[in-house]
Amino acid sequence: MINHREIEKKWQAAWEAAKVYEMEPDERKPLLVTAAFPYVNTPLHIGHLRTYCTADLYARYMRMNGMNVLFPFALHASGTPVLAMSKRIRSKDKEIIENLKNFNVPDEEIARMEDPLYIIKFFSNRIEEGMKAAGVGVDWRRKFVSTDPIFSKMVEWQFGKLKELGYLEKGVHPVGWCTNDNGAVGQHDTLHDAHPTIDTITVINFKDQDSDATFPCATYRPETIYAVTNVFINQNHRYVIAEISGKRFYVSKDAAEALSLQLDVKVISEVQPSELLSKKAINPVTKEVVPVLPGFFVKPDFGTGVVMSVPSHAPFDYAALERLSASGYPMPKMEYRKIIGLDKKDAQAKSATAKPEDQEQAGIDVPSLAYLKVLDIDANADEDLLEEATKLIYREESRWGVMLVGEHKGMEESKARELIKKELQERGDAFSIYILSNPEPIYCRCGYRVVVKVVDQWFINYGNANWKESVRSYLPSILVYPKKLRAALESASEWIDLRATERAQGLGTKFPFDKSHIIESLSDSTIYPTLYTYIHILYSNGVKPEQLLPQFFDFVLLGLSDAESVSKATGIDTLVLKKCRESAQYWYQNTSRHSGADLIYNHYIMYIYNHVAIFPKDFWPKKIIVNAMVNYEGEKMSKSLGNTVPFNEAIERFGADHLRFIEVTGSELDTNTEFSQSALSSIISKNQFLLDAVLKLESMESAELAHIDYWLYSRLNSKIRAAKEALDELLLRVAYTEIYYNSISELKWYAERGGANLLAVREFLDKVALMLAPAMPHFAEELWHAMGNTTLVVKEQWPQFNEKDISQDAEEAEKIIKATIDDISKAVSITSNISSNKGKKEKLVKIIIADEWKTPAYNLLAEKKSISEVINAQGICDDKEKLSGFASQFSKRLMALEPIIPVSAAYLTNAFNQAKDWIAGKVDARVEVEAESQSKSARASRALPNRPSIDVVWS
RNA sequence: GCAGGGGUGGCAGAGCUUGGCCAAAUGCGACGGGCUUAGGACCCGUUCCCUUUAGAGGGUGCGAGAGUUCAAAUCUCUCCCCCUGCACCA
Repeated sequence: MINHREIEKKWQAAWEAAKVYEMEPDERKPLLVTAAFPYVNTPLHIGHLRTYCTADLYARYMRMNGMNVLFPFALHASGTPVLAMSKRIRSKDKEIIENLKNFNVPDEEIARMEDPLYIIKFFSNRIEEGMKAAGVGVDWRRKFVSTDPIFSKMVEWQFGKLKELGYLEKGVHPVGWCTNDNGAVGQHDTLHDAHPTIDTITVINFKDQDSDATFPCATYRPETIYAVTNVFINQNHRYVIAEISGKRFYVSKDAAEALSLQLDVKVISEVQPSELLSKKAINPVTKEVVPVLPGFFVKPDFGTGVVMSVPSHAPFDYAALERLSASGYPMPKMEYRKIIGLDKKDAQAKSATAKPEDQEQAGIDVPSLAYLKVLDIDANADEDLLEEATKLIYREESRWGVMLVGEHKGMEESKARELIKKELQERGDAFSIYILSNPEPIYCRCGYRVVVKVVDQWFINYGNANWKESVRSYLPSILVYPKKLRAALESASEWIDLRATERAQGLGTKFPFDKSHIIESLSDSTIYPTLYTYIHILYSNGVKPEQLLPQFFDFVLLGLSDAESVSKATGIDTLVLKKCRESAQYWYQNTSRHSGADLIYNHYIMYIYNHVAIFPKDFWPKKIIVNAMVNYEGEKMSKSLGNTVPFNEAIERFGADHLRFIEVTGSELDTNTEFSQSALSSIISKNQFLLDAVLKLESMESAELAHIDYWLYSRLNSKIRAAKEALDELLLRVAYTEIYYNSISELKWYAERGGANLLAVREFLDKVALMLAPAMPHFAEELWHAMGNTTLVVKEQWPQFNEKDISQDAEEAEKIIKATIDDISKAVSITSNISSNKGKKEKLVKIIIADEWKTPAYNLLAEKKSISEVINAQGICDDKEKLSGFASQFSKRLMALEPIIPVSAAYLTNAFNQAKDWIAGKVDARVEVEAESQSKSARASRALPNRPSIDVVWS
């Protein structure tokens, strides 16, 4: 049995001694491979390992291809989690302490974690140990943490640049807000982790006919303004007159309170609902004067507490009016005007639940009534059902609706909605407010209802047109893997707009323009890969953080000014400055960035934007590589499921190479990998097979090459070519299926076929070991040395394939031989049932190889799909009778014929002759190989190209 | 709702760009056989249904429906469903 830990430690020590991962600029082409740094509040689990080992595989592969590849590593600690964790430890939170104990954190360490800095120290060390145990080839001299002072200096410089460029803006932003805590509320701060979703909603001003006050009607569908019959308020709640930005409005008391967090609201006085009900309001578009009526469903804490009534298209409005009318409320005359129709001609409309033609047939001209009927309810239905009808009509009219009236007659409703909203707002007849659109109210953990507050904020304006355009035009130059991710990246980079960039709490870099706040923890982690290129030079020369003035970064990263003057300003030695600059320029010209799929929509977009904003073009991102997750025994791993496997522990149990290999090459980048015990034992036994194969070399000798040896050489060289093609496209699974799984089955097949040529097997194993090195570095090293090599395999070059060793004849012939075995056994079983053969035991199998001319004849048939054309073709076969006999057998499946790979009949015959004894053993018969033209067998003419005819002769 | 990605055999997962070697690679599982003291190791075969005494034929089939085509898992349209993101969360 292989002792994987022993092997791993042995080679890790050898690599460290040889400093194989400590890279400095040289004459080779550079590549800087970086992976998104991990957060330091927990140990890493085997899910993280996939990203880091994918990056490691890529780094090792490119290194073997002659590049100077640097793979550094750092850690992320900014933001609130570490702070929150130390707080929980201070308050002796049982859950967190239990968690830490599960990660084998000793009690005394847990106690020290009351200090957040200790958490960072502890886990960053754990993570480094884990990465080393996994054999990830990192240049550890360059390690840093995002809370280090040097890091902060860089981020301050970055934000100075963004400000200079005009990309930093002060503005307002709606957030979920708790009036009790007086703070912003995210998903983690709410009861049951409900996510507060903030929507904007349009408020249309209906002026009071008799005063200067206004009824602000909140609506999702401003385009229905053409069908408004009245205004609704809820007479059972309190209303006030409030001054909003200097104008007077009637709003519910609750709404006035909520809106005061968004707008400048001053409550003037309370007003009785009955008074409001006596008023008339003016539709700002149609100028119609409409009454104010009591609406049972109007929620005083939603929007403004005032809504406009559109009975023809809103089931609630319809129901309220019908009920009022039925209750004997004095109703003015009103018309339920249908202003939106479903396009009948459009095939889409057929899918609507309330079909236009059905409505017509039933003589219903009120869509909301039609939708009530669809649900088999009427105006007196439960609110739940009315809600359902509302959703249905909203959805279907938004999708297929067309405006029937107004300026935008004939336009799709969804387009008209935006247009009308914009027009109303421009005329001052409407404004927008923010609301929480969750169906249920959201509560803060403290118990208070969450509301929307508009807060003052610094933003990075990713919506800046010039900036966006630069990104848009550069994006196609970035290589993205997996390729289908490009679409997501493009749409996300179009969509990103204002991004709030400072927070009141957390660890990290102080926001330079408001030192009481810190920089938001994704915004501080966009250009940090540059730091890897020179930070070890700062460390080794004792440069102090306070020496890192903006001039330093201007010089090192942008090439501004000169070393002498920067040295004067900062006190840093000119040689050190020059070295930093050279290092940055060398490494950053070619980068590859790796991460899990979760970072596409945030980190990658900000990463690209910030590089484009700050650096000259040669520093812009070159390559982005994203991997999916890891499942453990069929289940998604997540903290909430509690089934994460810490990787220090996993390496101990499963072996670093085994884990790496399964995670990284077990599936392509875009699919989740399955880590399971069965996959593990399969790898273990296959590795054992390879090591055993090396041992067996001792009993082999070199000999003249036979067909099966040519076959092995050919397979090896095609394999090298195929693997390189796949790896260059990051098709890791394709590549390693070829390198590993296929190689093993080929070696087995080779042995099965009696192959035992020392030269051939040696070369095969040597090159397989080389190609395994990026994926299973420790095992590859072991294999490499077992073969008698004395160099380190991880420093070797990727093998070259030999075009002339790739033999179509050999590979095809072997496939044919394999398939022929099947044909023979079928033929034997069928012929043994023929009555004249009953009782006979001895058999002679004749393998009849088709004449050479049949191959071009067949391929011409496949190409032309015409029998006559082939028969009349010159130079294929002079015996037209034979040719037509051959061609006409394909008449039925002519269309399905595809060209075959030609194998010379001579080679095939020779290969079969060499395989004859082996075949005889397999099928328990005497075997003869003969050419079709020489054969006297009645079945001879049935030989097909690449498919010999089989004649079983019983005696 | 918006944006992006998907839906393939018992399962996982290729194929879809460039329609036809596709009843659909590969792996796992299951079944039968071999090798073995034994086996979770290895080797061979079978694994949608029907017919077939020579390498075959027919049917059904790739979320649902419609269309284009001599021909559709693959192209077009519609619908349904799933995953991810939607920003104070790293």
